[in-house]
Amino acid sequence: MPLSKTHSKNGRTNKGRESRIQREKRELILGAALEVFAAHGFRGSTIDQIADAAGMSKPNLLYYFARKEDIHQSLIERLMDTWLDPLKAIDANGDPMAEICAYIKRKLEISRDFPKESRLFANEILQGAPRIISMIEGELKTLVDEKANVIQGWMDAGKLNPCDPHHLLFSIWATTQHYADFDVQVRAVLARDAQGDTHFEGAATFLENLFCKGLAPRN
Amino acid sequence: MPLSKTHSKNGRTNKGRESRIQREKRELILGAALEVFAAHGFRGSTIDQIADAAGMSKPNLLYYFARKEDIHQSLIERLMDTWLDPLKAIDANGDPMAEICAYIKRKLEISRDFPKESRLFANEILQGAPRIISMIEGELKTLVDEKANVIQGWMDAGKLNPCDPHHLLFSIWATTQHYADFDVQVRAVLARDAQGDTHFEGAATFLENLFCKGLAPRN
Amino acid sequence: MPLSKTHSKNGRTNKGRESRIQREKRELILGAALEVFAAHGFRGSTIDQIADAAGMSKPNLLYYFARKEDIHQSLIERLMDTWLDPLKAIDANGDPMAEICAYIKRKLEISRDFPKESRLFANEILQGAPRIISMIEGELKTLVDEKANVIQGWMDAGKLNPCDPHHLLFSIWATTQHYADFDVQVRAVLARDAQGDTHFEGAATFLENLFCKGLAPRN
Amino acid sequence: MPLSKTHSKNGRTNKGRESRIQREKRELILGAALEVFAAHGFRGSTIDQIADAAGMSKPNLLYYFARKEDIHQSLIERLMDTWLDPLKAIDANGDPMAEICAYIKRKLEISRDFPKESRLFANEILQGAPRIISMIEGELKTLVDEKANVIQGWMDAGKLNPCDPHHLLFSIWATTQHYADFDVQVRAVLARDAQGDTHFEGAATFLENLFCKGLAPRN
DNA sequence: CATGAATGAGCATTCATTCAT
DNA sequence: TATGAATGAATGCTCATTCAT
Repeated sequence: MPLSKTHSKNGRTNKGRESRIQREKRELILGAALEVFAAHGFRGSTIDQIADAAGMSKPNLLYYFARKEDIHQSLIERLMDTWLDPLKAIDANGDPMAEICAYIKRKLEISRDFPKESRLFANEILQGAPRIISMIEGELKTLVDEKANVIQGWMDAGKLNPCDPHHLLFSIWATTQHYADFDVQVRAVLARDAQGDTHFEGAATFLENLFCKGLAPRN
Repeated sequence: MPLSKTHSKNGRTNKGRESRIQREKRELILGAALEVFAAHGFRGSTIDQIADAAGMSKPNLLYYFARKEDIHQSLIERLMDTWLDPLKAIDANGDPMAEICAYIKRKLEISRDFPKESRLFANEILQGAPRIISMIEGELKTLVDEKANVIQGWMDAGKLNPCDPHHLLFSIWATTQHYADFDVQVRAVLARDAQGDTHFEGAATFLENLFCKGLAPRN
Repeated sequence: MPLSKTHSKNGRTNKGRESRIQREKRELILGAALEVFAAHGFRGSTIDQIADAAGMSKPNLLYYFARKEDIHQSLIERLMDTWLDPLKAIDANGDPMAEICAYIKRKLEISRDFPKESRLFANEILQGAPRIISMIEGELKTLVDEKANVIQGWMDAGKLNPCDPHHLLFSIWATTQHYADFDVQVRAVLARDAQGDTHFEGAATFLENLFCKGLAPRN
Repeated sequence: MPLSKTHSKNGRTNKGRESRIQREKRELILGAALEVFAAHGFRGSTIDQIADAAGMSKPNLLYYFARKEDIHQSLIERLMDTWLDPLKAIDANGDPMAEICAYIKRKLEISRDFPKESRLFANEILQGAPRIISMIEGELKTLVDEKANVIQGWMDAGKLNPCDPHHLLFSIWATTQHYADFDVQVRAVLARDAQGDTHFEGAATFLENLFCKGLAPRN
C-alpha cells in the first residue's frame, strides 16, 4: 500500500517501511472511513466526520492520507480482495452442489459480518464504479469467466441442471448482498423478526433451498 | 401556479391548477434530476448539475422547486407507485406459479426500462432511507405482509413448495433489481454479450428457471 | 410625488395626472411597506413581503414603484412632513409653557398613533440617515434653529427657566419617541400595565410634570 | 480552542481554554462586527463586511464564529452587562438626588464612549428585540422593578417629588441614549457646535438641570 | 507527528429586478 | 395593468486542502 503524497512530497518516503504505529493509525482511519463512507457515500461524507470517528484531528488524518480520495481508494482496494476471495475458493475438483452451496454461505456470511464493506461496494457500483471499473473489467471479469467455465463444465457433465453460469453468479451476488445493502428495508419489512442478525438463518435456509432446487440435475 | 414553497409562501396559490407549460417544466426538471440523483446520490448531486441537465438557470429551477430536497422528494414519491404496483398486481386468485413468474417478469422489465429509478431507490436505501423509512415501515411493509400471506396460503394449499415468503420476495427484488443497480458490473462482466439490453432475455430465462424449479411443488 | 421610472421608461408618463385608482394603489403599497420597513428595516425587508402585505404580485408592485428604494424614499419624504409639522406649530406668540406642553403632547400622540412612522425614522437615523441627511441638515436644522430662537427669546424674557433650547428639543424628541421606538421594551418592562395604549397616559402625566417643573421660571 | 459550534461539533473542545491569539482574534472580529451591525443592523450587515473590517477572510472569520448570528449574540451578551451595570449601581442607601444624577451621568458617558453599543441595542429593540426579548422580560424587568421600588421608597419618604418611577427611568434612558442613537441628527442640528464630543457637556448640564428640577421635592 | 489557523472553491438559497405576454 | 417566468448578483455557510509551527 503506497504511502500518501504528503510523505513523498516531503521527500521523507519510508520506502515501504512503515512503523507499526503508522500502520495502526492508518488502520484506525480506514475503519472510521469505512463506517462513514458506507453510511453517507463518498460525496456525502466529510473528512471531519472521518477524523471525528477516528478520534484525531483533520490535519493529522491528512498526514496519513493526503486526500479524501486516497482513503476511499485504499478502502476499495482492500475491499476487492474480500470480494474476490470467496469466488476464488470455488474448487473445480469439488462436488458441484457443495461448492455452490458453500459459496452462497460464504457470501451470506460476508453480508452479515461485513455489511459496511458491501454497502461501500454497492455505492461505488451505483455511481458507475468510476474508481474500480478497470478492476472489474479486468481482474473480476477474468475470475468470473474462469469460474463460469468451471460451472459450465459441471453442467456439461450433467452434474448441474444447465443454466447460464454468469446469471447464476449474478443471482447469488444479488440475493446474498441484498441482506447487507438493503439492510434497512429488510429489517423494516421483517420488523421484530429481524432483531439482531437472526434473519440471516432464515435467509440461508431459503437460499440454499432455492438454488439447490434450481440447480439439482433431473434424474 | 407553482406548488413549491417559495410560492405557497405568499398564500396566493391556485390550489393545484398548474399550467401545461409549468407541468412540462417540472417534468423536465424531474427528468434531469432523476438522471443526476441516480448517478451521484442526493448529497453528491448539485442543483447546478440538475439545472444544466434541464437546460435552465439555477434560480429558474428553484422557481419551480424551492429546495433541492423538494425535487428529490417528488422523485421518490412518484417512484413509490412504480415500486409498489407490480407487487400489488399479484392476484391471490390467480395461478400461483404464473403469478410469481409474472411478478418476476414485471420487476425485470422495470429494471430494464427504469434503471435510473431503481438506482435512485437503491441509493436512498443504502444511505439508510432517511427520507422514505416511514413509507417502507408503513405502506410497503403492509403490502408485503399481505402478499406474503397470499403466498403462504398457496404453500399451505400445496400449490407451492414451502419456503419463507418474505425471503422469497427479497430474492426476487434482489435478483431483478440487480440488473439495474449493478448495471455497470453486469455489463463489464458480460462484456460484448451485454450490448444493448439483450442480456435481459438471458436474465429472464435464468430467473424463471431458478424460481420455477425452486418453487414447483413436489408431487 | 413623481411617477416611478417604469412610467418614464415606457414613455407613457402621465405628466402629473394620476388616476384615482393609481393613487389608491400607491397608497396601499406605501401602507404595506411602512408596516414591513418599520418592522425589519430597509435591508431586512423584501419586496415579496411588501407585495404580500399589499395583496398584490411583486411585478405589479414594481409597476408602481420601479425600485425598492423608491418606495422607501416615498415613505421617508411624506414622513418628514409629519415630523416637522408639530414643531412648526409652536407659536412664538403663544404662552411659552402652554406651547411647549402642547408640543410634548402632540409628539406623544404621534408616538401612540404613528409608531411605525417613528420607527421608520429611527431606523433611518440609526443607519446614519443616508437618504435624509440633506433634509436634516437643511430643512430640519433651519426649523429647529428658528424655534430654538423662539424658546431662547422666552427664556431671555424670563418666561422660562433658562437652559439650552436645542437640548430641550432633543429631550422632548427623545422622551416622546421612546414610547414608539422602544415600544417592545417599554411594554416588556411595564408588563401587564401596558396592555393597549394605557401607559401613554402615565407617560403624558410624567412628561408634563418633568418638563413643567424643569422649565417653570423661578419666582 | 474555539468556542464556536463548528468546533464544539466534534466534541473535542478544550473547555474554555482559549489561547491569547484566539482571544485577540475574537476581539478583533467583535470590534469589527460591532461597527458593522451598529451601522446596518443585523440583516443589513454581511459577513463579508465584517470580515473586511476585521481584515480577514470570510471563512477564517467563520472559523472563530460559526454563524453570523453567533457574532451578534456575543455582542448582545456582553452588551447587556454594560447596559445593566449603571442601573445596578443605584444605591438604595445613597442620597436620592445624587444617585439619580450619577445615574444620568453614567448613562450619558456610555452614550459618549460606547455609541455603537447603544445603536446596536437600539437596532435590536427597533426590530422587535427578537434575540433579547427574554433577557428584557426577565433580567432587565426584574432589575427595573427593583430599582423602581427603591425610587418609590424615596418618594414615599418625601425625598423626591413623586412621579412614576418607571417613566422616570424611561426618560433617563431616552434622553441619554438619544445622543448615541440619533447622533447624526444631533450633530447635523448642532452643526459646528457638535464637533468632537463637546456637546455632551451641554447635554449633561441640561439633563442634570431638567431632572433635578423635576425631581426636587417641594419643601 | 500533531494541530491550530487559514483559504479558495463550491453550494444552496435569496432577492431585486427584468422580460414577455 | 397585471402577472408568470426568468436571471445576475449576492449571501450565509461548507469543505477539502494547505500552511506554519
